[in-house]
Amino acid sequence: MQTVKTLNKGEKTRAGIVECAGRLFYERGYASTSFSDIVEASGLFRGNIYHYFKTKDEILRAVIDAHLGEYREMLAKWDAENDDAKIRLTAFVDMITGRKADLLEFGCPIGSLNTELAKDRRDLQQAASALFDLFRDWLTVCFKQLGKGAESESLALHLLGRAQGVAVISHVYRDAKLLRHETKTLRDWISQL
Amino acid sequence: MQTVKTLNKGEKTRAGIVECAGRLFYERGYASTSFSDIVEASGLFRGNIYHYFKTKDEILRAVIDAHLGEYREMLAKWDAENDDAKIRLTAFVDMITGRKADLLEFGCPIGSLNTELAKDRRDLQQAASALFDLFRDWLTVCFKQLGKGAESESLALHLLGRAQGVAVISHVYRDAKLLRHETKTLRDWISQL
DNA sequence: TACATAATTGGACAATCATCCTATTATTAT
DNA sequence: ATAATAATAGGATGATTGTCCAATTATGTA
Repeated sequence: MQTVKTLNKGEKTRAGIVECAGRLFYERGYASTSFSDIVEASGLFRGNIYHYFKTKDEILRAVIDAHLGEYREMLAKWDAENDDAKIRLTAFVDMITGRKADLLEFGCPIGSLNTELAKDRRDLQQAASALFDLFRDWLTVCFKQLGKGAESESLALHLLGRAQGVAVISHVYRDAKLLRHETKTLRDWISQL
Repeated sequence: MQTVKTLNKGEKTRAGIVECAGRLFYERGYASTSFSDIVEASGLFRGNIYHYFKTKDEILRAVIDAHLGEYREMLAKWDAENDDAKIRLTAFVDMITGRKADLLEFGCPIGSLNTELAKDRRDLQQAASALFDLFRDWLTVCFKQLGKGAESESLALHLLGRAQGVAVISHVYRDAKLLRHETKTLRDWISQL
């Protein structure tokens, strides 16, 4: 049963809106991205977009869902590729260096979104925090596999926080060397667990 | 020569605007705070505010300057109170737990501002990054005093990043226990330097 | 006290915002 | 092929945005 790529016209348009809006939200922030920005960037008409989404908030929710799907797929791939938990944790850190350019210019796509929404859109932030949950739970499993038992979730949140710190500080200073140095520190921390 | 508290009427109004706007920018974010919000919260008239500041951006710059002054004062006090660099580093971490309530609800006042501005207001972010510079330089002196030599700035940025990570993750989950646990980890890291 | 400057008042401004509406045209299932 | 539904087109809406301005009142100095 091959349902993939059986997108009819409407579904393709919808996916295009989500992708387009997702990029804008990441690069400019949610509040600073206007509906007109999405209209312009997508090449569609206002009415057409409103046929798929009743509000701008609804677009963001679709964007979050799409990212959830992508990240789930990525984590599943990492799980399939490596049994060793330490190597899987290293893959997590390698993701940071792998997305270096975007991280330096726009910050962490998950962290910056949550930080923005937590200020005055707590309803939306709740949806966005699912992205953090996804990584937290996956990291927890890794630490459990390393025999960390009850403190596994705590370690997962610690690593998540460390990654956020690296992202924020590298982003603020737009400093690639700093990002490389800090990720090396993270890899060292993992290797001596 | 006691110039403190020799604020005439206009200077008091100006300071009131800065304080009011600063609180709003922190609690709601810069983009999400409208000029009307500042008008309403300050109890002044639009025109009066524009008598002191030509643009909303200019208000933010004044807010940043005010914060720079406050933090400089705080760091000078820490320097005066303790010769031991380790104790001074601990004071830095204690600041996090001391501002727990605000950190959990609104995030780090420096980090969240920089993160927001870095997206699409790089001109303003450059001004806001001076707040990071202030702490980075002060921390660097602490590490130098601990004999860390050339890697002192690197360690300062590391600690700054760790603090940001703690702030982001605690803010996202609004988890006081997590904040306490992570700051303890930071204190342990300092004590075994 | 008188005069110059500073501060306040309160409304007006065009631009942009998210959202909604009615036609018209494509697509899909029968 | 046809009827029902989905998708597209494009303008209109009122609310909110940041900024500006002229008139009035208060303040500080000579």
